[in-house]
Amino acid sequence: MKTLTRKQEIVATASKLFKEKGYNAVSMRDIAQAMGIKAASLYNHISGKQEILSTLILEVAIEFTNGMQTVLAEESSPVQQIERIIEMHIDITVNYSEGLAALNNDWMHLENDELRSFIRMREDYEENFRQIIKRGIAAGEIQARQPEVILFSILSTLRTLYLWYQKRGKLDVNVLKQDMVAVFLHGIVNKL
Amino acid sequence: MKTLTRKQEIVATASKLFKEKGYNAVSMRDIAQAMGIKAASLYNHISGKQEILSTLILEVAIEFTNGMQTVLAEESSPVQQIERIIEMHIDITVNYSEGLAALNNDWMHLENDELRSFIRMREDYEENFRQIIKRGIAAGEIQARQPEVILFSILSTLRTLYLWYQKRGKLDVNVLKQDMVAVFLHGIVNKL
DNA sequence: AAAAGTAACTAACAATCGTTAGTTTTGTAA
DNA sequence: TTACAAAACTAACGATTGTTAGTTACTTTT
Repeated sequence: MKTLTRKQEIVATASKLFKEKGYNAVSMRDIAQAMGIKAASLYNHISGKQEILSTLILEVAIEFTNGMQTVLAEESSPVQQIERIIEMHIDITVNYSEGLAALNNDWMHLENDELRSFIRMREDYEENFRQIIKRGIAAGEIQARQPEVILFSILSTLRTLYLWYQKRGKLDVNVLKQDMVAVFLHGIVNKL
Repeated sequence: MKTLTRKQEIVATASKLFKEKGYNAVSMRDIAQAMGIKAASLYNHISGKQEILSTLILEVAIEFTNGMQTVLAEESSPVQQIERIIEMHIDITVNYSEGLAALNNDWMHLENDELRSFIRMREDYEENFRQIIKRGIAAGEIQARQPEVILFSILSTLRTLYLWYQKRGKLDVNVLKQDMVAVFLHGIVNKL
């Protein structure tokens, strides 16, 4: 276990508070108190509240972007790629569950370049996913429904997984991956 | 079109702002300005910012609770009930898209009785849904996976539908219902 | 015409916000 | 032991927050 820098400790502490109450409802004094220091002391390690948020969000966003590139580079079939994306999402969720809350709920409080950069990464990610689905439909591997509905169903489930994973935390990660892939690929109805 | 009371206008205006920036990032002065009046004037119609939030959220929460009761009362098969729940969710999303943002993202800023009451309604709703799934599995209608995974997959998709519905708003509601039911019941993979 | 009610206004409040300046303590290296 | 840097502290700033008090203008009811 690598020892964290003080900045990393601040970001980690803040992310837990952001997850519970949201970026705007957490004050610098709240963050400082959770670390047992005063608010002004935080500024020895970070430039401001904004930096905490952007560090947190962009770290996770880059993780997703890299994950998608890895999956695309494998050049397997569309259905296999979707399987891999689901598994990747679950892995990232387990490792970055606090950051995911900020990424989902507080990204709009980013500013300027960081906001633009985040939106860009998100759009690219969705577009890559959409293309995989469209290739699957064109190849006859995937049912010919609205690609947008398929994309949205899978993605919104994966994006809010962080809310459930710890609440029902007893679920084994591999069972989760297995069942979630099965639900989306084959549905829930028992075939005769 | 029924004419709105002034309080309803305030809640409607606020809900649009809450959707974009979140409860805590919207000030009473923001809400007032959006209505072309001063912040203090809002207090002629509402008791405070909290009342705006709780009015907004509880209205939609009751809608869901009633919808679930209607579906349960029909006593159709578990799979048919799940179909109906998906359709109900889509209908509510179309009619209350701003309120849904607050319900999903800002419910934790409710206080006291209203917070407790909301959590209770949400737990009951999830438990009812979970029981339907379990009955479906017991009856052999639904595949024997972790009920929690099935519940979560469907519910998180439905809960974040409000984010997508207007962005890709060109989608017909009936096509949406049809494709979304198909995705969850039968999956996305083409069977041979 | 008088009275009551509705809904806006101005002005200000105490509290809290993110942040800065300047100072003191703490730990490490020479 | 001295010197230096890291990281904490106190105190305060200007801005903004939700809210209250008191007042004014317009409309409806008596």
